[in-house]
Amino acid sequence: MFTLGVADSSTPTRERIVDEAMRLFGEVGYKGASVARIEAAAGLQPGSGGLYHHFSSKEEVLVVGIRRHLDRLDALRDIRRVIGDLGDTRAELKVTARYFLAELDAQAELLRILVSESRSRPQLLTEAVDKLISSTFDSFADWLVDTADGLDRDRARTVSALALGSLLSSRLLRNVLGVDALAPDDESTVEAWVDMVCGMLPSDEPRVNT
Amino acid sequence: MFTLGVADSSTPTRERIVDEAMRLFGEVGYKGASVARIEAAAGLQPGSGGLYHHFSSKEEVLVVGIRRHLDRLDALRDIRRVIGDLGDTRAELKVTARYFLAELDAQAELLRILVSESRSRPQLLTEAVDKLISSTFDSFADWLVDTADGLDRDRARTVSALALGSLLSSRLLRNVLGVDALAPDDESTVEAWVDMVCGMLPSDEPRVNT
Amino acid sequence: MFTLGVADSSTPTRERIVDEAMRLFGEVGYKGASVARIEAAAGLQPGSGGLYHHFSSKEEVLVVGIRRHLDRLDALRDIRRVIGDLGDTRAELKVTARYFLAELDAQAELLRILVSESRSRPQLLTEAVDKLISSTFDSFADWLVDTADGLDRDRARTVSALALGSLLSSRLLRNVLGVDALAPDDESTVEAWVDMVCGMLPSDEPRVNT
Amino acid sequence: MFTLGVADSSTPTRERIVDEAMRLFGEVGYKGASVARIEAAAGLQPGSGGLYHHFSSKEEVLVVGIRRHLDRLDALRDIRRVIGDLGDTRAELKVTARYFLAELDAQAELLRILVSESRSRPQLLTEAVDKLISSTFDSFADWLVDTADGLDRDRARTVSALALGSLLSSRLLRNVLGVDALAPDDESTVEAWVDMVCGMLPSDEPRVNT
DNA sequence: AATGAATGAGCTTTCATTCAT
DNA sequence: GATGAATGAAAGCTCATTCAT
Repeated sequence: MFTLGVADSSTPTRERIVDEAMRLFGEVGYKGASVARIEAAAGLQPGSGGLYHHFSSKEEVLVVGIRRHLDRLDALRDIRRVIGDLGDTRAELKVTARYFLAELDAQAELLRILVSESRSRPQLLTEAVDKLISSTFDSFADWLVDTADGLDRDRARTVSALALGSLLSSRLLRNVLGVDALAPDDESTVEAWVDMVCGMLPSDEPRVNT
Repeated sequence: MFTLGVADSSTPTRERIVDEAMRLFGEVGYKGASVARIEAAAGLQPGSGGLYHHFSSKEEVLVVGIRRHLDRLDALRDIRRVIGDLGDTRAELKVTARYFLAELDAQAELLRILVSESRSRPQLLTEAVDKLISSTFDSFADWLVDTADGLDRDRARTVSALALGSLLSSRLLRNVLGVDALAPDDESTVEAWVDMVCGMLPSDEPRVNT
Repeated sequence: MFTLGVADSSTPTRERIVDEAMRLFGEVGYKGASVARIEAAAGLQPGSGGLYHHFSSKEEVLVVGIRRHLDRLDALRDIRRVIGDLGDTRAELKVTARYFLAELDAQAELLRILVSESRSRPQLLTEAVDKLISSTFDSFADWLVDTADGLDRDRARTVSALALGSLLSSRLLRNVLGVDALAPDDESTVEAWVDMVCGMLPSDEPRVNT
Repeated sequence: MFTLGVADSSTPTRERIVDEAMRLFGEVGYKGASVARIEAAAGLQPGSGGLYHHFSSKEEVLVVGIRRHLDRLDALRDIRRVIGDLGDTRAELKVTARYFLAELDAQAELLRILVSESRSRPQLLTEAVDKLISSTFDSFADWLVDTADGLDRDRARTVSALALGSLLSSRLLRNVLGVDALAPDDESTVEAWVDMVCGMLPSDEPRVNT
């Protein structure tokens, strides 16, 4: 019989299950995605329990799926590697903003799942949030301390939280809540954001508001 | 027989049902809060269907609960009334920040519900998000245009989204995702935020970063 | 407050309950007519249990309603009183047919209920069927024996069952199953029926088929 | 574990469900036959929802069951094929009567269900009644027109309705209402019925009543 | 007499999971 | 590895009935 599902039957079943499950978890929530529906999306017979040949429970699929997302996020943990050293603060900030937004977009599915399931599965969140959020905020705070003379650690953390938070919220609103068009386009947002962060640095250079 | 529920039995049952339901929806999500559990929390016999003497469906409880929250939010729609005219931009911003954070805290429950149920009940969100988010962002953008000479409307919307977004994300992280302590305390955050916003205004006055 | 229900509020509540209940039982069946719906139809607050001030249970309403219908049927028990003695067999049969059809129409509601609930409440049927059906059939058989010389009792019972049965089925089909227009109009049916019954009598006129 | 249900566990579950469901629908009505009870009768664990692996709803079981009954009735649609051509009117009528009674007995279960559910599910009845009743009546009327010279179509329909109706009502009373023994035995009934129908035909032999 | 509120039992349906094949 | 069938538990909801007011 032919596999009529959307899933590519060349990838191993286990992978297809995780992929489709995570997609469904993002779309309709963990509770809303029944095992039968996941099976159907993965090209298995719905309700046949085929999922249990690959995972011991529905929850395990979620855990494996989240872990897989997180593995791809390890690079983000040290945002400084991304920023690099361009010798120009504004250029470095621009790269940072674009990269952070791109990452949030790439992880939109994960974000949706984390947000939906945060309350019912708090233990799942610890590692995820740490990799996705906390460490990024810390890392950016470190960069701030190094870049801006005289910025103390606490102030840097506050600035980091406000700065990255403003980008995060734009993506949470758009990708999670579905609220659109609160700001014009990404490039304007990045420009304004760079201005904003520069304005918070106790810089010695003359600042320009555009 | 004694009423063993946590709810205050002096308030009418209908109110207790909405209160407890909204609390549970925020804690464990709409699907996670079974009618039986809501009834128990409201001091009714769980599973007896007592909820249906006051509401025609579980969904109606959610709708009524959300509407009740929204009714209290009407004042927030025009944030400018709150800002008032203190004659001092920094002071006005400080008030704005504190008020916005306080509102987000007061509506933490609503936020949690909106975020959890956004995908399964998009129609419910339209009004809510508009009152809670969009109109506030717009209103603040208006204030920016009026306050800062030479700030064009698009730029003002971008600044508004970034500025309020940074406050919003701090509350989403704390009240919805449960991520704590990314920034020290509220007062430092407000201070830094005021600096930040001032830094984005094409001001004529000399600005001071503290 | 005004009573908006269809029921005439001048008749005593108890009567209104029986009336509306029987109407609903006929329309949607015993199980389909909830106590709340009966109350609403009777001008009481639905779900308030007002019915129980007049009846000890929903079933009692049915019993009382059926009994009330049956009381009106006592006259039918001796169909011979209706037929009377017109001195003309054909005329007497015509009256019989018209009367029987009219009675079945008048008791359409009762018929519907009896048919719907016959299996779940067999004890209720005994008296009803006896009054409505059996005794009528017997009574007509008696008339046949008296009217037609040489008709033995068994044959008379068979003829009665066939003759009245054909009228009964036309009403069951129309009033209970809702099947319409299997025969043109009532008067043609009556005519044909009189012919039919006359043809079955061992009349003094030459009859052909035995 | 042993299968304790009454149903033969060698027939497929789906068949057993339909069989037992139709039996129960006939006995206690559609509403009276709970899914759990049907499951138990079909040898499944009551309340486990096993029925839903074979049907999407309780209603679907009814529809499938009725359709199955109807499929067996297609032959009856043209009663003339059954009557055939025996060259003898009385003989042909005898066959007709016996066949019609036998069919009504075979479909007693279906009759009970149709009668009980006629009001709540009128759409279900259309096809059923047409196959079981209307077409049979029409078909017999056709035969009457062909057999009896000078019988016009309207009169034939009336006679058909009266004649078959008298047989139908005997079975409705016995198989649906449970009223017994209004007529002695089937053979006497058939004899009398043949007499009756012959008496209504404008035969070439001298007939008296028109 | 009437009502608002409550309740226990039952309803149809969903679903995660198991297991023999 | 995959499937069809089965199951226990729980879901949202309905309803006949009771009772204090």
